[in-house]
Amino acid sequence: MIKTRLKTLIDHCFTQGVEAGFWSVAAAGAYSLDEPKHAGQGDLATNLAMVVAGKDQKNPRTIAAQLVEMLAPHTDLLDKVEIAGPGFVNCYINKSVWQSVLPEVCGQDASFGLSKIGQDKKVLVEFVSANPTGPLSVGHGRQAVLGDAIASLLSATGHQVTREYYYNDAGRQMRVLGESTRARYLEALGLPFIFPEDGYQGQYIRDIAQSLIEERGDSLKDEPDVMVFKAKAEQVIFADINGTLHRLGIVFDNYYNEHSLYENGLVDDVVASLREKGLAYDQDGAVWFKGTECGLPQDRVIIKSTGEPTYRLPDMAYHREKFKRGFDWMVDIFGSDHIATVPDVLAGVKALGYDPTKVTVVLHQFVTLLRDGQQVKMSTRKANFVTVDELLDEVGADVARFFFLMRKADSQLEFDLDLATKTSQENPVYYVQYAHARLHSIRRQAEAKGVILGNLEDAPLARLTLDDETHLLKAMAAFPALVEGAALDLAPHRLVFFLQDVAGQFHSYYNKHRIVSEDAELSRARLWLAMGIRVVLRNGLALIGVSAPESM
RNA sequence: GCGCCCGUAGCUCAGUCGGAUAGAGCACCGGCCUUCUAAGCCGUAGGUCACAGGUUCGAAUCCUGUCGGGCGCACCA
Repeated sequence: MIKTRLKTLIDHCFTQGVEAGFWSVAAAGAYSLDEPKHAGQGDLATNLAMVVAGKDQKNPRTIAAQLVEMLAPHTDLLDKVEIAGPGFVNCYINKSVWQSVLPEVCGQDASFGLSKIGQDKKVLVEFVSANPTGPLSVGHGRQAVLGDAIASLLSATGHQVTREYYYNDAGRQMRVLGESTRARYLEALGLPFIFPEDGYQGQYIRDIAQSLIEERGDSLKDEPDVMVFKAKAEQVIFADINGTLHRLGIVFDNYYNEHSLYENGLVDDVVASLREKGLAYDQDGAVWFKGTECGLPQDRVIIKSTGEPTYRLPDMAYHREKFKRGFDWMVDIFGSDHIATVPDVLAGVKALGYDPTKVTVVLHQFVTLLRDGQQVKMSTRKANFVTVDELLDEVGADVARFFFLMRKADSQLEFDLDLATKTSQENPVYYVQYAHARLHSIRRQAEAKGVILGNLEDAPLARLTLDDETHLLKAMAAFPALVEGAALDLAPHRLVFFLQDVAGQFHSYYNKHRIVSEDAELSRARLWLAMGIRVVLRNGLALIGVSAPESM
């Protein structure tokens, strides 16, 4: 907020400099204003002089001097402006300006950090999208939390967000699921059975078979149609998945069934459209998509010689429906094993006449589970995987969500169960939550001692003069821009790091300085500061879906 | 062989548009509870940013190559 204020002023000075003939317009938009890494380099620094000097072949320090002269009169905002190093212009913001952040933070309260930069753009966030063949694994868990946090961030920044789960209950996988269930059913009845070669081996299939026996006895032992088994398994597993998502605090707005694309003729329609454009052809009894015409290295089969479509075709149809449903931006969250499918689908979207740049794919790397220092191998088919439910039993939703968001999507995530299950001080989740609880406690204590917050308007905020206090005020001021950046870049991990940083600053401040003291005026000022930090921590935690306890 | 991701402290990882002296947590070692929550704080130590070139005022960041790890490369999804 303050940064944008200063940036506007610098932009103004830049234009002024152009008009005065100091430099050309070449550097417009190329320079930046940043927080310096080291103390003694001001609150904010711009590289304008070096960028201008580079473009115009001039001496950066001369440019910097001209800029300083233009900035210096603005004493309402700036205390001091100086030239440093190779030509940085370091700006020292007036302390009263930082103090003025607090009324905004506390005044806006729960809405502090929200913005409208999304301009009500309709965004579809597709995530999880696991077919109902088994419980959600830890990898799905990461994706679920990542997608949900991204959706929250987009909502917070003024986008109209739809959370969607895409699934297919009609394919080969589901048939195998039905056959696996039937085999377990027969097995449990002591009858001869053939377990499918690539069947699902988890205990949950046995449980489903058992409940079928309880409901229907052995009446299905000669049932020729696998559908009964499939339907039962699907129903149970979907309920299980939804239960898991619910425990994680995730609610989808919509479930999109791949099968509906076939029923409505939308898949056939895609083939027809592609043929019309000369981008589909027949060969070897299959229908091919002319990928080579669309920037792909090779053509791809979209309908097999058996008449069944490959995954590419319904994916194209699905994405076309997303466009037709009027979304301005489509965010797909996929595991990195889907890398290969992305270019195909995007090429398809383009071939169908839609703008593929409106689709952003977030690929997240795998989750490695560590237990007792050993990697846990995971596979849905073989039964030795850890489910999200098991994880939640051990660590709870707050820890799971926080841990899943601690890494950027691009990085592989090592989930150390031994660490996460310990509810001890090593756990960063508690560190942040503890700061929030502490702030509440302080307020309670203050009330008990008769220290009244009073009106924000006449709070003696000018008493907040310590460097530690200014740092905290700066962090608060940075929050809205951080949320915007994290949202637009689809990078919720930045929020997690920010929260740890703010919590750390507060813990440190708390240990060094008394908030409630004999000085009633100072106590009031510091109490307002504490309330501001509380607002930021609570709002930040809310965005990543982690609770902000009032006591621990 | 080809494509994508990763390689930063002992370990796990941040580092946004290329900025100044490289950041945190954990682990290790040493301190701090009679006062607002010790699930906390303070301090010490820890680095050839995988390697080699290139681009420029300036590179962990951009480009090329090499090495190492992961994931893909079906008429599976």
